[in-house]
This record gives sequence, structure tokens and C-alpha cells, in this order.
Amino acid sequence: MTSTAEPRRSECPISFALEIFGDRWTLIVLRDLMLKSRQRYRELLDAEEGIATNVLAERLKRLEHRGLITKKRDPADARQFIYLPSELAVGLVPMLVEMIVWGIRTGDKDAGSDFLDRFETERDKLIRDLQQKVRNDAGLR
Amino acid sequence: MTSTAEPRRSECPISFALEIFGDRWTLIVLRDLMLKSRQRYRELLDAEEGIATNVLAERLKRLEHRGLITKKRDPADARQFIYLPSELAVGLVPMLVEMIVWGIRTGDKDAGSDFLDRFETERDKLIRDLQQKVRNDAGLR
DNA sequence: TTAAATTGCTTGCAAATTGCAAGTGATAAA
DNA sequence: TTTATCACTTGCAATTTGCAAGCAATTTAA
Repeated sequence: MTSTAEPRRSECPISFALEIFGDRWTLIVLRDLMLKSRQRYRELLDAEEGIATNVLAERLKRLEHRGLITKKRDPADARQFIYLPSELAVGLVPMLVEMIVWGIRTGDKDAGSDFLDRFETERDKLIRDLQQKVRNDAGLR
Repeated sequence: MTSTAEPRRSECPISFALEIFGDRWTLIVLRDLMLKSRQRYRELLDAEEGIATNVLAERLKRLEHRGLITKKRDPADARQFIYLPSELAVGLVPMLVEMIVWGIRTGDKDAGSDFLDRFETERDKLIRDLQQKVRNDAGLR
């Protein structure tokens, strides 16, 4: 059996991860899919950071190809598609939470003190709850 | 007092974090500075992923400007500079560890099973130890 | 005491990626 | 039927990247 994976820059897991989401937009898309419960192209395009439509289209293809999201037609409106995170994406929640915490502490403590408080008192439960909510929204399990 | 900070894309802490290290190279540089104990330009340039010299120079300036690293002359060789992570960078270790774990689990389980075992049995200590080692290497206290 | 290396960059340029605006084709609503 | 909406695609200019060569300030070697 031959491998179907892309060639890697190196064997380092950080490098591997960055090949998938090491750019300005991929994690913004995953944030919206998982933490803001957006699941349609139009909703993702409305990210307040202002992603360009061709870039969004390319990132969604990439994420689907890498197995981080699935795409299916909306049964209620055949013009639309629904993008859902996979379990691989759910596995990114701990990293996203650490990124959020660093961002709050470094950038703007006032804006996220509730999150910070909860993180400091019950990190594991916060993450489990978030992951369950994501799975739930995505119809996983 | 007027603010000296760059304008942000949004108030989101993930977005803020990505403005600092949301690209293919910045976290590779921080990985080498913190987890591989490299501290000179030449050593960083030798990253196996093959960073271009102009890109490395720009990233180092950026990281210094953002307060994630400091730069000082090598007292033993005035041609060289020593780049050291700051406490702000040390604060990124938990996120980097989660990224490593995701990368190992997703990409190549065999290559990092020791790290994974230790992560699963004593995550907090693993992170504390790593952070202390980084502070030590950097002469922080 | 010079000449050759080494170090940490900068510069120039081609190639790739991004951002922006304007389509396009399929489906749905009026 | 016409018009609107949705999920893109396309074309193109602007920005960013990668690559190779250069350069000034040391340090090492002859």
C-alpha cells in the first residue's frame, strides 16, 4: 500500500500541524465552525475579520480534504451546503482554548475575564463541555 | 496616553493571537528558540523546514517588536546576536504542547509516543518542566 | 599584519498567495 | 416567469514568499 499523504516539510508535529492550519485564516474558519456554531458558507463569509470568498472556498476544500470537516447538502434548501467539524477538529479544542487564554492574557484581559476565570478554576471541564457542545452541534455520536 | 498597538482585525483573542503567529514560520522559530534551545540567527536559519533568510530576519524583528523575544549581542563574539524568548513566549508553551499532541495523534503516532505517554499521565508537570527549562535557558527568573 | 572566513543581515527579482470585484449556474421565492 | 439567493469561480492587481547574491562588521588563519 502506497501513501496518499502530502509530502511533509519535516517530521515535527508542530510543523505538521502548521501545514494544515498555519495561516491567517484556517483557524478563524474552525473557530466559527466550532465555537460560533456557524455551518454555512454565507455565515463563514461574514466572519468579522473579513475573509475573501476565494480564500474561504479554498480553505474549506483543504479542510475537507484533510478530514477536519465534512460537507453535505442542506436537505431543507438544496442551494446550501452544511459544513460540520469532524472528530479531528474536535481534537483541536484544547489547543484553541490555550490560544484563547494566551490571547486574552496578552491582548485584552478585560474582554475575556469570565472565560479566564472558568479556565483557571476548571480547565478540564471547560474543554470537555466545549467539545461536547461541538459534537452535539455537528451531530457526532 | 495614546495607544501604540497595531490596529486589530477584531476583538477576538484567537484572531489577535493569529495576527502575531498565524503564518507558516513564526511558530517554527519559537519552537526552535524554546524547545530546541537555539538562540542564534545561524542556528535558526538551519531549521530543517528551510526558512528563507529574509523571512527569518523579518519574523525576528516582528517577535522582538511584539515583546516575545529579546535580542542582545553575544559578549564572546561581537558578530553574533543572541535571541531569547521572553515570559510572553513562555506563556505559549501550553498551546505549543497541545499543538504537538494533536500533531502526533493526527500525523504520526509512532514518532512521539514517549511525549504522548508523559502528556497523558502528567500534563501539568510536563508543561511546568518545559517552561522552567525555557526560562532557565533564557536566563529569566 | 594582512587575507580569508564567518555572521547577520539587506537587496533584487521571480513565483506564489491574497484581496477585491465581477461573474456564473443552480435552486428557491415572489 | 421573473427575480433573488446561494455557493462558488474567474480575472487581475497588490502583497508576500522563496531564492540567490551582496555587504559591512567582526573574527580566525596564514
